[in-house]
Order: sequence, then C-alpha cells, then structure tokens
Amino acid sequence: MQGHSIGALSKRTGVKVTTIRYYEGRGLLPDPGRTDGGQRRYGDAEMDRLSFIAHARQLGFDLDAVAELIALQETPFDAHGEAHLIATSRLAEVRDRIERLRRLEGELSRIVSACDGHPDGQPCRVLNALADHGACEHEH
Amino acid sequence: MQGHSIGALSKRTGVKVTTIRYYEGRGLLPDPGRTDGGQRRYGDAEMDRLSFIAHARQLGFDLDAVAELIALQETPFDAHGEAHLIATSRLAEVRDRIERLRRLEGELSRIVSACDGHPDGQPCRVLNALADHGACEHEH
DNA sequence: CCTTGAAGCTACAGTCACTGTAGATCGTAT
DNA sequence: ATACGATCTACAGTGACTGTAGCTTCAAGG
Repeated sequence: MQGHSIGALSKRTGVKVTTIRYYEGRGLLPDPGRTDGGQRRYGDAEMDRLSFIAHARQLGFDLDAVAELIALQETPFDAHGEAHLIATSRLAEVRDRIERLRRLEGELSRIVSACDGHPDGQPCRVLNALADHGACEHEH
Repeated sequence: MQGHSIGALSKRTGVKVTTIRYYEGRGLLPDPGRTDGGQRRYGDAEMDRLSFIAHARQLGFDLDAVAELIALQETPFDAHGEAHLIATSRLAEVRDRIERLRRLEGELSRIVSACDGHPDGQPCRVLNALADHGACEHEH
C-alpha cells in the first residue's frame, strides 16, 4: 500500500505518534486516508504540513498561532503581512523572555556562589537568599 | 480578629487567592486557623512561607522542588548542601534555556528581516522560512 | 441592630499541549 | 499460519493554575 504509516511519519519528522493524532484531532492535519483495516496512510503533502507544524512549534509558536499560519499559507491572495506581524510579535516575546531569564541567571548564580567555598557543615546562604526577596538585585 | 485574611495575604505577596488555596491543597502551606465562620486566618509565619514559595516559583523552581526546599529548611541539622545542589541544577537549566532562546532569536529575526523592506503585496519569505527547516542556521 | 456588598467558602470543570494506559485489531515477515 | 510489532480508539492524567456556580461570612455604614 502506498503512503507512509503514522510511525514512518513520526520517525521522519521527530513528532510522536500520539502527538500526530492529537494534531489531527485539533484540526491542524487533515483526516488522512486509511487502509482497509483503518490505519492512517499519509502522502508527502501531509509530511510537509507536519514538518511545518513541528518547526513552528520549535520556534515557540503555540498551536493557535500555528493554525493561523497554516490558514495564511492557504489563502490564495497575499496575506503575508499578517504572517510577518505574527513572527514579529513572537520575536518580541522571545527577546523579553531572554531578558527575564538573564536576570534570573544572575540571581541564581549569585545565590549559588554565596555558598561556594564554604567547608561542609558550615551554614550556607542558599535557603536564606531564597527566602529573602528583598536581597534580589533585580525585580521579578 | 487577629491574623491576616486570605485576601490580605494575596495582596501582600502578589499570589492570587485561588493559588494560595491551591498551594494549601498541595501541602505547601499548612492548614491555617479558621474563624468561627470557617474563613482562613494567617499569621506571619505563613506569610513568610508563602513569600518563600512565590520567590522560588519566580526563580523557576517547580512545586516539587519548592516542597523539597521547604523540607530542607525545616531540617534541624544542616542539609544546605542539598539546597545548593538543587539551585545549581536550576542554574544549569536556566543557562541552557537562555542558549536555546538565543538561537531562536537569531532564527526568528532572520525570518522577519528576510521580509522587511518589501513593498506591500510583494511575496515575502516569512511563511517559506517557517516551512523550510533546512534553511535554519542552527539545529533545534 | 440591620442591611448591604465585598470577600470568602467548596467543589468541580477547563486550560495547554501533550503523554500514558488498556485492550483490541492490523500488517507483514517468516 | 503464526508471531509480533505497529496501530487503533477512548479516556485519564500531567502541572500549575484559572474560572465558574452557588452559596456563606464579615465588616462598615445607617
């Protein structure tokens, strides 16, 4: 029988079998053809679609955004400005997350190093630092 | 009546009322005293505990880790080495996430700028870039 | 003292993006 | 023909909350 099984699709895209079925249920993938026995069989178009979804997910788009992107792809006239908008706002989010994580990193490393070098059994400041938000260098 | 209401606690710590009750259900906060009518009343110790939880959550610890940290705090003898270990592994996670987000940022900004400057109505590359993982500069 | 309205109560369903389970059926290599 | 891995459906569970419905309680003003 021609077509890829769900397992083959999974192997090629790195998306788990259960997740593929979940995407189908969410309407992100079309209902695929079936064998006489009822197993899913996919063509290359579905593979490409799934790769698109996986890629967008890895870039941090949530499933609603992915659905939107897919809809845009299928719009016959040019709606790419919207895709641009979506990607741009995603970029802003990512930059914001990086900034916040960097402050986090500073704080955590401060907490951890407050304790480095103490001989075992000596009191260390990890728990205190955690308890005392006032000592933080940055807001969060 | 002495003691803070749940709402007062919420205001002071920034943790939502429903979330405080959720923490209680999870065993992170002790069962507080109650008024005759059954409303929760908290003392300062509970406030401190809740602040500790909130702070640890903001630093990205999950609730299991927070519970562990609390247990360590209550250990009579010195178990701070373990707290140190937990914080250190959190720090490693945070650094890893920053690294991955940075690659993401590069990729997204590449995608977005591939389209900047095109006059409206011209085809742009956002959707293509999203569909074509092969064009990515980094793995993900 | 009594009313009123905000704040609190419990219990449970819903969120997101999956993951895991049970128990049955299918497909294919030998 | 048989064995065994792959697939099927349906549903429960995850984490960390959030939201809802339908009550009861508290504290302040009149």
